[in-house]
Amino acid sequence: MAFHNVLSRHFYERDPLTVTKSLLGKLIVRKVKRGVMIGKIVETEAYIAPHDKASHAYGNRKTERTIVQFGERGCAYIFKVYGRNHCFCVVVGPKYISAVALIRAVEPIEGIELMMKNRPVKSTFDLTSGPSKFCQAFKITSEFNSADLCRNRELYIAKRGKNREKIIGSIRIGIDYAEEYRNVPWRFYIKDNIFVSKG
DNA sequence: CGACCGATCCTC
DNA sequence: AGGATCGGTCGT
Repeated sequence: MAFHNVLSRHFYERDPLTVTKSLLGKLIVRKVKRGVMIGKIVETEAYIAPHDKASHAYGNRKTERTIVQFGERGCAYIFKVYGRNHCFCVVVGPKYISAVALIRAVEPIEGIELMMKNRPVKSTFDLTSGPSKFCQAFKITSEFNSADLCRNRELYIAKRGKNREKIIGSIRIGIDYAEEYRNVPWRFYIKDNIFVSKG
């Protein structure tokens, strides 16, 4: 997937939920020395500050970790959970709010051998079917935190043909503490795609 | 500076 | 169903 197909700043600067949904079917491209890995995004979630209690930037909380969410749209927000697992988000929405789209799962398209090397598993169904599984397979770590996905050549998101698959909205995973935001349908996935996380 | 806990994954 | 595992965050 050539770099000229990369998603523009304008794409990310629209309404956060629209962007989070629109990312489904797009291609994540990860170039490494040994080759290229490409995955089709099949599952996403939106986190929208300041009101969303599941957002790290809830109440417009600005810390060293969350500061990226207040910057340029289209930049990567990468954080660690449970000490070892990385999660990959993109900063989205209009500039006056801080919101991100979390990439929860992708379908392996190209460079499956490279992914398998980074994350040795028996079945390809287990390769990228979760936010941290996908980061492991694609070698996405904190080194890319704040990277501009509109300019970076080693990690970017590109468009492809029209998406005709059906999109399902549901509640987000792993945020039971979010009180009244616990049940908002801000998780989106491609219907019947086997690479969607089991949650 | 100590305590708490998590936008997950893996192995029972 | 439960443990791993460690840095971000916040209260003292």
